[in-house]
Amino acid sequence: MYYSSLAEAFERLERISSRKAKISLIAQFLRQCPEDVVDTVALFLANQVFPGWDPRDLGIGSKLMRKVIATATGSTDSEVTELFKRLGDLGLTAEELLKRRKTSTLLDSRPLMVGEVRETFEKIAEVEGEGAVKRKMRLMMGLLARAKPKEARYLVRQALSELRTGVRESTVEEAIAQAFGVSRKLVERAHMLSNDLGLVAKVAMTKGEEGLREIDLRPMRPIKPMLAQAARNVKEALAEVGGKGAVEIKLDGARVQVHSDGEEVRVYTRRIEDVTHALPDIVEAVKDCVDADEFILEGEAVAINPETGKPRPFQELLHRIKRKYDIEEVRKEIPVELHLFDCLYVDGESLVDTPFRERRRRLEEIVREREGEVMLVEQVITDDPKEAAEMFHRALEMGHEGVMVKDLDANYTPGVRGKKMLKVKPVLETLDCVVIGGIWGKGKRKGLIGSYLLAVWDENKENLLEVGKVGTGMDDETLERLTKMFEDLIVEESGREVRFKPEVVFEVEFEDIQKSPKYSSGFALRFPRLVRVRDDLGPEDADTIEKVRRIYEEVLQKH
DNA sequence: ATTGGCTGCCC
DNA sequence: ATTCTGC
DNA sequence: GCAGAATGGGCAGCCAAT
Repeated sequence: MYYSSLAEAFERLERISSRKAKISLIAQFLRQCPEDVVDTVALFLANQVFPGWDPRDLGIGSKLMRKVIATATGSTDSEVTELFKRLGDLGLTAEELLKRRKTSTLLDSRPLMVGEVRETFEKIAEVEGEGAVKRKMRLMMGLLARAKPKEARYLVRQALSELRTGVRESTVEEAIAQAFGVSRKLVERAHMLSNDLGLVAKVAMTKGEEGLREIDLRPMRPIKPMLAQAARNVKEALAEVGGKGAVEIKLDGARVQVHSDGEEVRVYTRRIEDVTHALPDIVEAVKDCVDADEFILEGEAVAINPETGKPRPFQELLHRIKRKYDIEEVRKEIPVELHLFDCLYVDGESLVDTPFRERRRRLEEIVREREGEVMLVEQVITDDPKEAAEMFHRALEMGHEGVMVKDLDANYTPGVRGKKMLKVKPVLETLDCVVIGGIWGKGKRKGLIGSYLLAVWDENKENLLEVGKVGTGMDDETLERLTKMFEDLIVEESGREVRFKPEVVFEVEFEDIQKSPKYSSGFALRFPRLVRVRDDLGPEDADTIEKVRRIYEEVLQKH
């Protein structure tokens, strides 16, 4: 199949806004797709380069891509950056520069095939060692050399996983069902269990429902975790799950899935990265403490201070989670505990369709807790909002993030963010920050300032100290208004970055304050969002570093 | 041998 | 992670 | 309410530059 056909489809999808129309277009496209590339095409349409279970990635980000585009089109770095700022999209930038490319540039006129693109992406993902960056660039440039401008737009976007067609996995799932006349539920199920949309498309095409039914859960094949939805408070959360539910402490760690096939234990993260080697403490403990051969368990890996038993800041867990070297040394300083909360598979039996109540029971049955190593997440089953609220407050006092509220009758739905699992977190104080800079946005934020650099005053209110950036919490109208407002305050501009005269104050909400190696205050806000623009305040009224420090100390008490 | 930019992935 | 928006 | 697309901080690893 010609890549140009796919590019054509991408472009149509980009123009259509109706989801139904997108689905039928994709369905039609998949139906006429040759069998040998239908898997690749399905993946590509869903803005993926490799299946969900495949840990490979291209290792090309926006900076490298700019160089690739510059070299491939004979442009300068600043031309590319300038055009990117204006178009808000590196794909469009490549397309535009290719159109302008002098005809004298050497062109390879063989048309690009979808299969070749896939193979080249594989090669890009696999190069490593000295000269790897150059080789990645050369491979990507090879694709662009053969691409027509429109193809270049999508090759670049695909490589960056920024397709911007308004299509992702679940849209493609529906399209697969429609294309091959199979049930949507079966497609969803096959996808969630195989974590391979390409495989699902191919099986649906070649073997139909019968084939899809054969795809099943098995150890060592990690699946996407079920996701929680935010609730405002425990009372609302409890009501959402039908008045009665399981209330569990929400720990600030990394979500892990622990698999065993009877011989080996492996640990996977939420994005299906294999972190077995980084967490030998978990592997050893699980081998000792779980009375089953084959299993898939889920829990939170948390860094604990061995002296106080209190949870440590999330940043410390990051020292452990993807470490490849000096693991034993760091392990002593920052031990990791596993707190289990779900059980998806035990000795040949899949539990994804079993209610949570029963899954928890099975978990309790097979796990022998060992203090400081493997524990079950603390759980209270209640229909009393007061009891739930007590649990919430106790969790906060202990230095945890909040609570999860779970529907006891719910089955396990991988990759779905729904009402079967709700998270409740407290809202911290807000901070009034002076806006001192910004960054031009991309995609749907092209031509707008997409995020704003924030600062607070030092003790003497003389100097402004950076505390982070904010790029969410503003609606489209505010975004427009702010850009217009700040355009008059620009004092300096380089690339996509802008500096403003310090005049405007943002009230910003956040979950936490962390030590920062990057910002001049030495602190940074975690999960900042704009609450409102303080039109009523002048820059001199903004908060000072003392307030930041005070909040940081308060949080620190708990660790 | 060390530093620093970039990338991807934890949240 | 949080948030907003079109369907 | 779902699905998609904007956007946040910080860490380790990798590779290139010094």
